[in-house]
Amino acid sequence: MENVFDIFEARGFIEQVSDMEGVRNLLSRPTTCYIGFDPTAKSLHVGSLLPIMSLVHMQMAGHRPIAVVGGGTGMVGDPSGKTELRPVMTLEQINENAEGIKNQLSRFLDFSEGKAIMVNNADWLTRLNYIDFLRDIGRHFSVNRMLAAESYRARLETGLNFIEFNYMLLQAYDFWYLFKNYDCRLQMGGNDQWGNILAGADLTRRLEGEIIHALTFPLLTTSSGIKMGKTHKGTVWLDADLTSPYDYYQYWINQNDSDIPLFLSLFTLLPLEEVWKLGELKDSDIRKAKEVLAFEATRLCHGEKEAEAAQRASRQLFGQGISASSGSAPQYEIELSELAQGIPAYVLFEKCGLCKTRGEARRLLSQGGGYINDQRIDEFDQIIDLKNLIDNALLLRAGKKKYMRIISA
RNA sequence: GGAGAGGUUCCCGAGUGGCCAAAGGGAGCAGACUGUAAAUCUGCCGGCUCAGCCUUCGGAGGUUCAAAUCCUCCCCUCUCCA
Repeated sequence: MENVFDIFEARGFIEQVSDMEGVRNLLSRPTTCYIGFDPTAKSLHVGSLLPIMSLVHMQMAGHRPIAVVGGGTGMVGDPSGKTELRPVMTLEQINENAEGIKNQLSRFLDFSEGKAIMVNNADWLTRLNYIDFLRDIGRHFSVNRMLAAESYRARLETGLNFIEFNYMLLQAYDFWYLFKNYDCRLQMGGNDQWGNILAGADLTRRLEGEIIHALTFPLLTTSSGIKMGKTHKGTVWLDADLTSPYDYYQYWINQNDSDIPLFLSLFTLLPLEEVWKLGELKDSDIRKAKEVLAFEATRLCHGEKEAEAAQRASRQLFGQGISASSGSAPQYEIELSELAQGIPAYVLFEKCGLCKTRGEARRLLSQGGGYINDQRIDEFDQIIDLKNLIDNALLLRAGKKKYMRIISA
């Protein structure tokens, strides 16, 4: 079987590695690796997709991935790459989030028969005794070295308190703990985790005299320099209740041209030859590649059926046959009686969620960004009533891409 | 503990008694152009029952006809000293 390391390299997963040959060698036999996920929300989002995909590749290559939910570290808060102290979460929140994340990862990884493992670091971190920890673990850390770490640099300017400064020790302890208990010899993570991962490898070397490894992924930003996974609607979640499969599909199809080849390689499992072929497409043909990306990404996250439905809806809405009866555009139900009375357009836009406030709806419509059944709405307070219904439904559109199907009930 | 600096609308950052819903930039939204792309140009960008009204400038009080701007107390952050 091909070495996953080569797959990672070819597909663009690697930013830094502690020891190229060492890691390649390690991965030539079944091994155990881990990635930590912060329980900051009850769902993971697109920003965590790269690590998730790396675990998927690991598992396919016969390695054993460990997903660590940071229930313990979440109580401390990682300062890496952040400019400000993160709000402290309650234990309940963290546990609830950890549960959600667990479920989500199960969609990507097979946790049966120990083929992948999920653990919560709260299980061991919360049991630590302060004095013991200082004596056994703390002694191995050089503050001088920690201060030099890139991950603390930004915070040194704005301020860093002790609990955050400790984060590195805890994550290092995790790595050592997983090495001890699961023979885990590789930790992966975003490049902002580099320092934390190395700290764990270092600790393990001092404690056990064993060399274990670090591998980091590039921190993705879109070509326009914005963090992955954020849009006008906020975060793009992996949870279908938070971000519908349709919106998820649209998120991918709207990516910049220049990001498509890389994204195909990172976020789909298509063979590289196919990725390259799609990456060759130029100009408007790139849309084909975008469709593949969107479909594959949606399929991985939400399953084949949902992906097909999302694709169908997308094609319908953006293809020729736009009609109020079309497929799975987001829907909003309205009382027949309410509609019968007539409702000003801007009120309806706000009501159905297409706009956050009436003021926003008013603005949108005044600027000519609102459509009903594909006809531009000229007056923001144009009355919408039963006569606008086509087959008992009507289709609103905000701007070019956001649709809402209103059905009367 | 002492001495300074500072907390402004999503973010950065101006403003230091009325002309301030608050400059400028970024992000975001819309329109034009396109390919459901990028870049560019134009407009918008606190809320509402929208030519008017309401709520914002760390928090609570106070001075004033009038405060983001002045005073008092409190909370928080940074820098230097201990």
